[in-house]
Amino acid sequence: MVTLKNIAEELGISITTVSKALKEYPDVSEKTRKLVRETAALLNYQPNSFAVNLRTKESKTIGLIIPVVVHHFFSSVIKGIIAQAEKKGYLVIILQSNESYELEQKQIDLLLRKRVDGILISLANETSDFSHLNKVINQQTPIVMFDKIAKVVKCSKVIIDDRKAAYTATQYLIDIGCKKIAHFRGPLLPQNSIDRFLGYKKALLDNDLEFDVSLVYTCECGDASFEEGKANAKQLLKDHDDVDGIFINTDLVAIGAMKEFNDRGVKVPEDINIVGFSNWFMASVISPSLTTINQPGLEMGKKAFKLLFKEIKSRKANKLITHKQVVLDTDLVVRDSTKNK
Amino acid sequence: MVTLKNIAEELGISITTVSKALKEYPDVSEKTRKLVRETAALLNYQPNSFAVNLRTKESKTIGLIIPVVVHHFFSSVIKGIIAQAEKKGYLVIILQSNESYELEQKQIDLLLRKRVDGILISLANETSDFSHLNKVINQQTPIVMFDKIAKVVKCSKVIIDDRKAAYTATQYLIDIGCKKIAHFRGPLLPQNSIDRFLGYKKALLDNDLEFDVSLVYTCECGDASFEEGKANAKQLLKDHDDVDGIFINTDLVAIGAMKEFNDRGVKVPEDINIVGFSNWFMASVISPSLTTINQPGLEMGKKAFKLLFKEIKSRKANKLITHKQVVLDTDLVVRDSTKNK
DNA sequence: CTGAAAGCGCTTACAG
DNA sequence: CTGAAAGCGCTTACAG
Repeated sequence: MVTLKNIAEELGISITTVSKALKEYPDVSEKTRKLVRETAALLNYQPNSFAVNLRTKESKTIGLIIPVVVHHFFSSVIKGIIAQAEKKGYLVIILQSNESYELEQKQIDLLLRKRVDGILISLANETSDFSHLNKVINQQTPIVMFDKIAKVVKCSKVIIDDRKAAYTATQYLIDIGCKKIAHFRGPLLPQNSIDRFLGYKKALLDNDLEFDVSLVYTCECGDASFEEGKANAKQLLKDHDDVDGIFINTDLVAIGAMKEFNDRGVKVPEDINIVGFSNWFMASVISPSLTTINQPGLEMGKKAFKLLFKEIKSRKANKLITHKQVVLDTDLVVRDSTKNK
Repeated sequence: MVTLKNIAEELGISITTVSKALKEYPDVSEKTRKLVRETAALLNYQPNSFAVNLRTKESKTIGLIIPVVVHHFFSSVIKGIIAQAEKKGYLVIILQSNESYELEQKQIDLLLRKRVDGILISLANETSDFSHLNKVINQQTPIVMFDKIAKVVKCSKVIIDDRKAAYTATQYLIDIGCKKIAHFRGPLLPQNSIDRFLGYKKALLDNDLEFDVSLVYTCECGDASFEEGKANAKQLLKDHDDVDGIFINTDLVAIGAMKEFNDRGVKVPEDINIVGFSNWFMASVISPSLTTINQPGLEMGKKAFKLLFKEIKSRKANKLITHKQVVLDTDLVVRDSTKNK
């Protein structure tokens, strides 16, 4: 591998001058600069990033911890993050927490030991203790949370207004004439499951509809799956066969539920109206296509990186870091799984 | 940040001894070793990875270049790679080529400049020149290709037998009674599009069915999309309304085609039998569910990392690197988009 | 405009 | 068993 030393020896000048010439320092003569550049190109010189990292104490690399990779929404976020990072000359190390708190902790430690310039994270469903995140903050590594966040942790966040979106979805079911609306919520812990549930509840109450806890189905298994949708739908038919609308926490679960209804001769939307959440690509291609809340994954990824980038810059300049919370817009996409009565 | 120097000063011993004690060198007294370890723990010492990288000339980081992230098969591969890498203490930098040759080249350079320990890559559809890959090989950085490979490049590869899988799919259509079978192939360049096409053709010929070029629809747009499936299906109905079976290069395209047929009152499987390729999750939940070839993404990712890991080890030990080509098994998953006549 | 020197924080061959 | 020293390949404050 070619080093500065090689170029210096080749030209009979000092390493210092070579370094300065390549970095466009003003105090190098045009002649020397040109000579150095030509020689560097000739020898195909590439700066040793390990040495640069050690000197500059930065690696132009960030870490990303995400609960699941094979997932329409999250993979869209990943795409947004790496696209934006590349623009700014940053690389992204990706880690999957598998919705496990233990793994998430280990991965945070791993990234800190790697001395990444910053961390982006969406929390595992299991995570209810945040000391690992506070550790990151205490040692001044910039961190931005997105989608699945912890409200009490003091850092920048990019989210959607889950409560409002859920309210919109539920209100829509009411507007088209549903009288008894169930809710399949996600696992207990994550903030967005809670918020979506609260939005659902509030819409009912604001419309003088009874809120009945037995109409709320919680995900026992910890992850929102197709199977869970089927199981919940089956149980719902047993418990309440007069339900005429369901607001479901995630498209995948909604698709499972629709499958179960279809298998049992329950018609969507004629017998039951269904609204999902996230607008997975799949939602537009199944039959009936799924009415859902569009959640802007790509945009969320881009925004999260932008915030992180600003904090990295601020920290480098020893400026005060101010935390921001960005709320992205969602919208209701009406398709064929719902129908005005 | 705590350094070896801090620990040494704290204990009044040399940096050398501290380093050796922490690295379990045998020539350090048990007493010193213990003392050093305790102090390191107390001060929460973390080795500076930048310095370690510079000294050891390795970063325990690999690069991954993938055409698309938001994609069921590729995201499964990513999951397999990062899971396996984590087990061996490696981190993964992920880059998306967007099916662009130009980007792919830049990203290879980026990774080489970063001095990653190895590279995993699945080629962009556009890529037909391989000098960037040979550059990697020439400078002795281990590289393993998976799924979308270049046969002529000398390195390890993990693939499926696309030709055989396509043959199986086509033979199955013939077996259930199809007389006129079309093929929606992918873009022109990638090896697996070519191989799937060849498998289709061979199955026809082996069964004494006529091979008709006009029954093969090529993807003009460069990426295999839902829209492409719709467009091809539309064109097919115009050109050949007597086709009774289609073997389609990718599930997503197949789903687009099914949508178009459904919209136009053409029944699947009654009027046309359809076999897809890849076994996206979506294939199992749409109606009718899609008969397809299962392509083991997770396993492919794991295997690709394992091969790369071996080469990294070999290279470090200055051993000869032998390239391997691993062919993973595929199987036909029969669902409701096909039916025995 | 040029360069000697210090230093980033490690690892390791070598001397004692 | 311990430690001084060299060196990985850069960057940059400082002297001339």
